[in-house]
Order: sequence, then structure tokens, then C-alpha cells
Amino acid sequence: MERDKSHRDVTIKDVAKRAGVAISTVSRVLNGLDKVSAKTEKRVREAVAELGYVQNALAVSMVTGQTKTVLMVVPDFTNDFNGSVIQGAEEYLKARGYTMLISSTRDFEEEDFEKLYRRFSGLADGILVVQGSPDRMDHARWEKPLVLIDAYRPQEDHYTVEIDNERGTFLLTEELIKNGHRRIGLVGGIPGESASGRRVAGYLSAMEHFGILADRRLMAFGSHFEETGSRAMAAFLSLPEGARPTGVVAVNNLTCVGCMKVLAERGMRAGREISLTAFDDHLLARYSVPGITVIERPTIEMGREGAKVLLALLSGERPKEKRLLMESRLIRRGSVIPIGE
Amino acid sequence: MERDKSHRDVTIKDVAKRAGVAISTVSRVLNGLDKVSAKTEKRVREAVAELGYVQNALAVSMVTGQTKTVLMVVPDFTNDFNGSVIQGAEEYLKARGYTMLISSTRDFEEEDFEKLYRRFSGLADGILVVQGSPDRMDHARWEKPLVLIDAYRPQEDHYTVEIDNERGTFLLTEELIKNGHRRIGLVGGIPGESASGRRVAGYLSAMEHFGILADRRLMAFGSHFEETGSRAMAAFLSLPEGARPTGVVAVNNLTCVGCMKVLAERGMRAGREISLTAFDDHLLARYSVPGITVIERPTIEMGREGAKVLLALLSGERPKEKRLLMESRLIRRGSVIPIGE
DNA sequence: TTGTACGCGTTATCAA
DNA sequence: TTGATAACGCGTACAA
Repeated sequence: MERDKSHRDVTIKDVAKRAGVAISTVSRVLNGLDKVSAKTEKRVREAVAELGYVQNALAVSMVTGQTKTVLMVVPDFTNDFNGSVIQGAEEYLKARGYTMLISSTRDFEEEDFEKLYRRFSGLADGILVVQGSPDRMDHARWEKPLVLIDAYRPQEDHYTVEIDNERGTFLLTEELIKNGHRRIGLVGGIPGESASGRRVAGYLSAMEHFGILADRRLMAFGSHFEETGSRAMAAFLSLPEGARPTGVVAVNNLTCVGCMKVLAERGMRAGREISLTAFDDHLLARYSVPGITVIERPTIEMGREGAKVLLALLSGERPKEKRLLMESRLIRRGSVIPIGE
Repeated sequence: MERDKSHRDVTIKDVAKRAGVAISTVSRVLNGLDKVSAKTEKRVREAVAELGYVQNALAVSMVTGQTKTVLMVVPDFTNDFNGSVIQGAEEYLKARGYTMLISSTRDFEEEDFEKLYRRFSGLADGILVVQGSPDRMDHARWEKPLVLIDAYRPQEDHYTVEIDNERGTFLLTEELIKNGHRRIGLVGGIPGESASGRRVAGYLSAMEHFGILADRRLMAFGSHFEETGSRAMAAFLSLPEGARPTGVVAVNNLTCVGCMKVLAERGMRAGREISLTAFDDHLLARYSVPGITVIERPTIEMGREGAKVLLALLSGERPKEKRLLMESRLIRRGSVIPIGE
């Protein structure tokens, strides 16, 4: 509570005194807007250097109304997809003089979103929200610029950065079908969540496209986490021979890991006893033997583009295309076994 | 630049007017310090609710001198170790009313650290620095409370949260030796960095302890990244039969991944053609078949403890033990092959 | 118990 | 081209 005024930071006043000018002159030099004589400017700059003066960002924000700060909301920091998105966004923001505040929504209750908005509304100029959480958030409470990454809410009207989720699982499913698979399991994510929803749709649409009847027993849902993948794979494996899927599509990185975990526990491997394809590339998919066939998303770029759109919004631009669709691609590895008819 | 005063946020003044009291009374109610009559308090609370008043954190910080914000500096967000540390710290801070600012130091030049300190010195009350970057940082410029996580600089005097790095690699090396290995390769990290240094020391000390002469050709250095592991493993494998290591110790998660990558490319596997042990548990170590024998660190807890120490510092406490040592443990998996004498 | 008024470090307006 | 000063929203001595 006690402020120690003795070793206070040096302020604009100190600089003004040292340079023998008014504080408004110092401010002008620092912000380089109005004209200042070369001589005065030099004196001020010297005083700044000598005193090691640093602007008080808080005071600047108070009067300008801008914090030059962006809030990033992610479901979880331990997921490598989120990590990459953050990396991309942070680099872009930092390079443009913006600072990044961060908050994870793991274990959030409904009410916590409201608190989050309250707490940060005065601290950040804009907000970047990464998938997962958004479906439970009431974005309407946030009145400043907002960009959604990897989420889309048709009933609302936000700027978003996405990939074509439906096409992704379509490709994964198609890959299995073209290799002769007919009984294909699906490990869905959270039933109501937007990205998961599209991915499930892609699976169904591929099945239909190739005239295969989808089997309810081969579709499992739950969460974005490992556990859902493990449970699903275990259930699939316990089906009788004729009903058991020969291939499985996992809708995200962690559920894929869960599938692989169960396989490993039973001495099985994707690409040997069963085929597996999944959304999102990750270490395990890339370097396990055989590797997993996946849909790779430009994660760093998604973060960067999200930040780019947000800064555009902050500078008053209003891009008329609200949804930005990024490219994703299928990477074929050894996890899909060709099956003879 | 233009502040739109028309739809300004509601301020403490508005609340005071609505409640028919002075702003100082509102402040008192909000901060609950001084005594306020029950009736007045009720009126104020109602006014707050009706107007949807939210304190302006910036203004509060200006007058209190505290930002209730902590800066977290990490080398990279895409590394799962860092992600976990962030997760642990963020949860702890959030629960205590603190906000987290974040910055990655990937690709930082020397001078950037100075800029970083400048930029954030007024924005955060304290700083949490995660390994990697610290060795190139001049922490002296940061005058507020600081806690180092997974880094130790003997020449300086900071609060740190660590594990016994030397013991970790000692155990990894010992595990190989006890399984009959004698030619053991080491994939070191950044030569000058503190944690890497201790880990290299652990390897050397195990070798010496068991009377094995360390071979320079079996020690490779470079970075914390995959590439260093790949290069090292490739070099090891190209050694003539009698000089080639039968076991390898990787000092961190990514270099371990790099090793596994090279093995995979050549159709080899850790636990088959060669033995491998590594620092840090991660997806690939856990679920590849066979799994990798690793040192597991309590990553989330390290973040949490770091935050805890920092908040203690911020509240004026000065724990006399500056170095906090966390427990790590060896997890045995199938990547170590017993070798007959 | 409550109200007045000052200060926190800036920017921006208006005069000089 | 420069200087004086009113905001920005709040906490808190000090007075009432």
C-alpha cells in the first residue's frame, strides 16, 4: 500500500526539469507529432537518455484510452495446437508494439466467462479466442473487437479464422474408404462444439458420398481429451469381429493420442492391426512408427492471421469478409492399411 | 485517438451520484476497508449492480502502484514443457486475482531483453522467467521481484524453482550402465546454459562413478531443438561398429524427439537396435512402442510453485531459502535394452 | 460515518 | 514553437 516516493521511477516531469522545458514539450518529442525545434528535441532526448526515462504505459493508457494490449483466451496451455496458435499471435503482436495478456479457460464454469470479461474489459483493447471454450462463452458481453480462432458460431456474427473442418474429416474418412475400409469408427469431440460438429459432419458426408451406412455403434463422443479417445478405441476393439471397425478417424490430436495409447497397451499399433487417421499433426503422429495419416493445420499461421485481423479491427478497418479460411492438407503416413475387397 | 465520451464506461462518479453518496464512500464499500453503515453500503451495492459498474484497473494501478499483473517469459510456446509450466502458474495467479502477461523470447537478440524489461517494467508487479532464455538475460535490469524456473545462475542471487538436473541425467546414465551399456552417447543442449550444463555434469559424473571413460566423440551439443538430436543421433549411427554407442542420453524433450526421428527414418527403434533415455516425459516418450525411459518433472507444479514464490515476494515475504528443489523421478519403459557382458 | 480535494503520469487543448 | 493546465478514474489523507 505504501508507495515509496523516494525511489520512484523517473517521470516526464523529471525529464522536463532536466531539459529545461515544459512537460508538454517532452511529450511532443516522445510522440513525434507536433513540430519541435531541433535544438529543443536534442535537449529532451539527452535528458531522457541521462535519466533513463521510460514512459509509464498505465498513465498513457488512461488518457489515450488504448492499452496496446490484447487478451488471448485458450482452453489450455498444455495442448500443442494452442501453443502454436499462441506463438503465432504473440510474435505478430509483439512486433507491432502490442502486449499479450493470457487466460486459460480450463475448468471454467459458465459464470467465469462473465468474470473474465469484466476483469479484462479495461485491460485489453481486443480479444483473441481459441476454440473449445467459445461455445460456452457469451461473447456479447465483450464489447470490443474480438476474433475467434478455429471456431464458428453461425448464429452470431464474429470475425473468425478457420479451416474447413468438414473437408478435413471428409478427406480422412475418404482415405480409409479408398483403401478398402467400410467399417470406420469415429471418435468425435464435444457434441455441441462448433469445430467438432463440422468434423463429425465431414465423416458422415464421406460415408454417405461413398454409399456406406454409418453405424451408431461406431461413433463415440465425449471431450477433446485423451480419455475420450481411449474409451472409444477400447469400445471399438471389444466389438465382435464382424462389427469391429477396421479403421478409425479421430477428430483431434488428443483423442488420437488416446487411441494410440490403448493400442500400445494391447501391443497393437496403428498401421498394423488397425488403421487410424486423425485431425492435427503432432509429435506422436509424426514420429511414431508407422506415422499417422493426419490433417495438418497451419497452426502458427492461424495465430498470426487472427492477430492480424484483430489489429486491423483495432485500427478501425472492417474487412468485409468475416470468415478467413486457411488451407489444411492431408499428410499420408503408414497408419492406413489397404484392405482387399 | 478519439475517445468517444458519449458511451464512456460507467465510473465511480456515476455510482456515487446514483447512490447519493460521495465517491470516497463508494471506494470504501468496494475495498471494504473503512467502516460504512449498512444502509449506505446497501445503497452503493445496488447502484453498482444497476449500473453494471466495473472498476477501472488502470486507474487503480496508477494510484496504488500495483498492477496485480505478473509477466511470464518463456523461450517458446510450442514446447510442451513450457506449456505445462504456464498452465500451472496461470491457474495459481488467476485464482488469486492476478493477471498474466506473457512474452516469448524465441529469436531474441541480446538487446531485446533490455527492451522487454523496459516495456514491462511498469506493467507488471513481478516476473517469472522460464529456462532457456535466462542465461542470455541481464536480470539486473529488472528491479522488481523475479523468480527463475528451471534455471540457476550461481553468480547471481535469484529465487529459483528447480529440479536436481545433475541427478536426473545421472539416473538416466546409470540406468543404461546398469543394463550393461558402456559406450553411451550424450545429446547435450546449449553449451553455456545452466540447466543443460548441470545435465551434462550428471552424465559425466555417472560415467566416472562407474569407472567408464567418457568419449568426446560421443558427446554432441547444439540447441534445445529437434535438429540437435537428429544431428547427434545421425553422427552416432555413422560411427564404426566398435565405436558406436549402444545407448544414448538426451538432455531434453525435443532433442529426444530428434533422436527418435532419425531412428524412425532408418527403420530403427529405441529399445530395439539402440537404447535411449531422456529428460522430460512427453507424448512420444509415453506412447511410442516401446516407450522411452525418462526423467519426469512436475511441470505444472513447477509453474505453480514459481507463482507461489513470486506472490510471496510481492506480499513482502522473503523466504530465506532461495532455491526451491522439486522432486523428479525416473520412469522405466522399454527403450533400454539389457546388454550381456 | 461521510465528504472534499489532491495526486498518480500522461496526452491534448488552448493561449501565448 | 512552446507552455500552462484540464482531463483520465481512482485511492486516501484530512476535514467535517
